[in-house]
Amino acid sequence: MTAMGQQLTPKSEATRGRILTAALGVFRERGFDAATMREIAAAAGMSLGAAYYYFDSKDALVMAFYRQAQQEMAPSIEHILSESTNLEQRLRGIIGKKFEYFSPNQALLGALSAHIDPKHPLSPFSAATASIRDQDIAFFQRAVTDSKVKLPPSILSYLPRLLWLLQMGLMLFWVYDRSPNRERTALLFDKTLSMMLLVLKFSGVPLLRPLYLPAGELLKNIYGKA
Amino acid sequence: MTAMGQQLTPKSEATRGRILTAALGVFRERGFDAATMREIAAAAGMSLGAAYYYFDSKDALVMAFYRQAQQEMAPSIEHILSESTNLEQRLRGIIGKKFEYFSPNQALLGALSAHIDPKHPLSPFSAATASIRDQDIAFFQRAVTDSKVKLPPSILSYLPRLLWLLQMGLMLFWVYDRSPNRERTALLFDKTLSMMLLVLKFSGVPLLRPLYLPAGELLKNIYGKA
DNA sequence: TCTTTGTTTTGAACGTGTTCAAATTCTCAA
DNA sequence: TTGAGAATTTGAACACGTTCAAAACAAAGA
Repeated sequence: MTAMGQQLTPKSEATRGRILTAALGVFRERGFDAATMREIAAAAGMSLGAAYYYFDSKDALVMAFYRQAQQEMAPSIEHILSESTNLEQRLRGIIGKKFEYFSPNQALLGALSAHIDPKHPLSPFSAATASIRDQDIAFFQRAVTDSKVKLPPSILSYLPRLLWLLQMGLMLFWVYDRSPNRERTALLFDKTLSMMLLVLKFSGVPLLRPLYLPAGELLKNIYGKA
Repeated sequence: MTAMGQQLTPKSEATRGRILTAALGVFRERGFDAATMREIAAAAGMSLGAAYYYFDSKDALVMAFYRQAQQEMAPSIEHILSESTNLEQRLRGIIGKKFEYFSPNQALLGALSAHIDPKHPLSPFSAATASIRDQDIAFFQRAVTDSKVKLPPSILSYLPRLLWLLQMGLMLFWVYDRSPNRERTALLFDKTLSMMLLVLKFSGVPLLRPLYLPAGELLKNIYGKA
């Protein structure tokens, strides 16, 4: 009757933590797919069923990791936001932090990025990940708000979501980047960000009006009115 | 020892076709995930093992469908290319054709689009789908070649691949579009294409030089020198 | 202490995709 | 026609994620 069904007593919370830790270890060593629930349960020193008492599914373990990651990174991101109001520095800081944090857990992030289907729980676009996603977008919202970006209002309101999308694209590239020291991701990160900021600068140029007017409509179509 | 291990005799080819047809039927009725190999084998009037004699895996059935789709659409696309040298008309024709063809098979295309991991066979970016992908990109190559697009050479060589990417994005949106009559996809299709062509028009403007120079480098980084 | 009620733990069982050795059917040269 | 070799077909078996009824344990009121 558990798996987040009621209050966590200290003891049950500890057991839950034990399983999660064991799972992350097994995932790191053998990858998400190769790791079996029986293996994880054994590593945590308990039976298969017990693991399922605390986590509804194998995917739920990854979700727990994702949630934990979000929690643990929050203070660092707060700090980055407080250090500068410059949009570029903020974005480089926030996204760089993600890379740093997830570095030892590439395999796990792979499991999260493998699915694009919004109906799959582990998809970054799923309902199951919505709260994490919203929280993350809120950081980009704040990164934008009190920085001095000029942008047509029809686009400005979507900027945080677009930045989040850019971040996800970069992390996707990063997950599958096999270049030495992941230098290709570093280059991609650097160049896309500069280009993006350049585009924002250009957004006032009247010549480009016929471009960002339909862009606004496009975004409204994809994301809805808000 | 089969599943494409040697020559197909007419009989074995027929059996293979029978299984594929049965599979597509079951997929359409129950969706890819809910459909079981036992069900498919039964629908084809044979045992489980026989199905695996002709298809290495459940995924292989989707691959076969994908390959067949590519084959069956080729003449139509040839025809579209021969009808006009106008890039916009060609692109609308080609991509529109895809939508038309896949319309009754949304579930199957969903199985193809669900994975982004290039290591997953069914990913549009996997090695397993490479030949289909290349063939498809070749169509965009031809759509571009003898149309009068002016573009910096550092970007032009990547244009077919970018157009293919745009197509995949549109199809992804389409697969998960639940709006009545998929009108949101229609709108997205229309607007992104016009905007894209507008961007191509603008690419000669000197003001935008600082934008498409790094863009070229970016593409080289992502795709390699060629 | 004993009983009752709720929580945690167990391992067997299910349905899945996939593999495989064995049984069957087919082909075609002698 | 026959028999050896190959192609096809079969269904049992495997490992997996997941479910579940029952067993073990804990808490706490009588």
